[in-house]
Amino acid sequence: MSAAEETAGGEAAPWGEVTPDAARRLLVAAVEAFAERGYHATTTRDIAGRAGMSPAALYIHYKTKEELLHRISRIGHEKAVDILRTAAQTEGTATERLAEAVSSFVRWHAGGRTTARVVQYELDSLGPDARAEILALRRQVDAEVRGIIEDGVEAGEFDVPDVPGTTLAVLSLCIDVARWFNVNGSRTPDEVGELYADLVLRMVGAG
Amino acid sequence: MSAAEETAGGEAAPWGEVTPDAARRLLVAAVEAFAERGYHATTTRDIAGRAGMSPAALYIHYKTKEELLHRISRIGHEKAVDILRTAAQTEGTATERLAEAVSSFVRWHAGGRTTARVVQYELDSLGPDARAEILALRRQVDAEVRGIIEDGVEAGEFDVPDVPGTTLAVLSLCIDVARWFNVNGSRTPDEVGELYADLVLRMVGAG
DNA sequence: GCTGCGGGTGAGCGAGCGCTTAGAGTGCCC
DNA sequence: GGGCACTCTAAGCGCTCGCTCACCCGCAGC
Repeated sequence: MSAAEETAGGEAAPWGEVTPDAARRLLVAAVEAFAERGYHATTTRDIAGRAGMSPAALYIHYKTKEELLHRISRIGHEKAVDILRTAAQTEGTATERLAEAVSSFVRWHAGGRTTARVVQYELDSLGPDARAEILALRRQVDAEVRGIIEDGVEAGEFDVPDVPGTTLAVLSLCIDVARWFNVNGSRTPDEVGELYADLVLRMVGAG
Repeated sequence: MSAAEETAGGEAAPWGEVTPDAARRLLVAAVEAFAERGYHATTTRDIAGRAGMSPAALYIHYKTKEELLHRISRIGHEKAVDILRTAAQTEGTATERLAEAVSSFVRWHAGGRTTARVVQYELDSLGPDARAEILALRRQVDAEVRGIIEDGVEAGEFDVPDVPGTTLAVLSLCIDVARWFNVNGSRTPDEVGELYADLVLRMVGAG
């Protein structure tokens, strides 16, 4: 819903909407710390230290440590929905749209692995209310991918016996990239995106 | 209770090798607690309580909380290697062996989701030495699957442009089952195993 | 120059953590 | 029956956690 401030490289700074500056620095520090050590193993002192502030400064901008995780998770999931929705709504065949959805979603998980890790693996650390809100966003993610696959089946482009199961598998494959992707490894996010788009097209039996 | 280990259902009690009885009860309690809340969010008091013992009893059988995780992780990884090695060494075409490897590996992740979660997602909570040991087992897991895929390519059964990348994707798909399974209660481990075996055969271009 | 105010700090609170210690209960060999 | 080894507990140590509080600083309005 916000104006596009997107750069070409793109995914390094999706936190532009967070103000004021100190609140953003704390949030970025929290993302790094949560991704490295996990939510429960991260201390508020560590977060504040990474942001160059005292532990008490955190509580001027956020009520609790959990609110930080909630904010990160919501912004991240909104970005994920945005990526898939954009791909789903472009012009082209279902095959082209699915390839674009998978490759851009994978690029996001690989390139922004720090953020993606927190978004995908720290859901259980949220309280019930926050978790329910995030789960609603996840259902939107699922619906976008399922929509493309259904389009492909209707158009006769895909051969998919089990649409919900295949949707689950496609998303699972993309999400797990955040777990194993290594910045120092031999593959770039672009290469993984391309490989995965090809594998997914095979999974749906696209010609 | 005696040493009657493996039941027909099989995956509920792979902890028969852990003795004495109290040590096994503590370990099973730790698996449940780690899977539910994560390693860092689990307290030694919680583990001991689930096993019906006092907090101090834990330290008679294990030196530290981390040793519990280490033991769980090693036994779980050994089981994973065992499952894949068994599938890889059966008689049959590469297609049959890959299908068997994927379906049994997925069945283990889905049915023993509690254990699999700890094994797959708490690796970073281990210290450097323990992590190094576990990573060696993971390389064996990778090698088993890659071996089957290479066999299939050589035999002309598979069409795989990128063997290491496809191996990674196949394992990633199976492992991520531990994250999402039972959130959607409508599938049995057997059904997911069958679905995934089919999807993987499509990924490798099997006939 | 004084005041009000939003963003910041140093010190520290109560709680809960991983882990230890002193000692009790139980079975076994002599 | 006495000594010993093993298992387990009640109590609690030292520490670090998330979070709070009393106070400070730079700056805009008057």
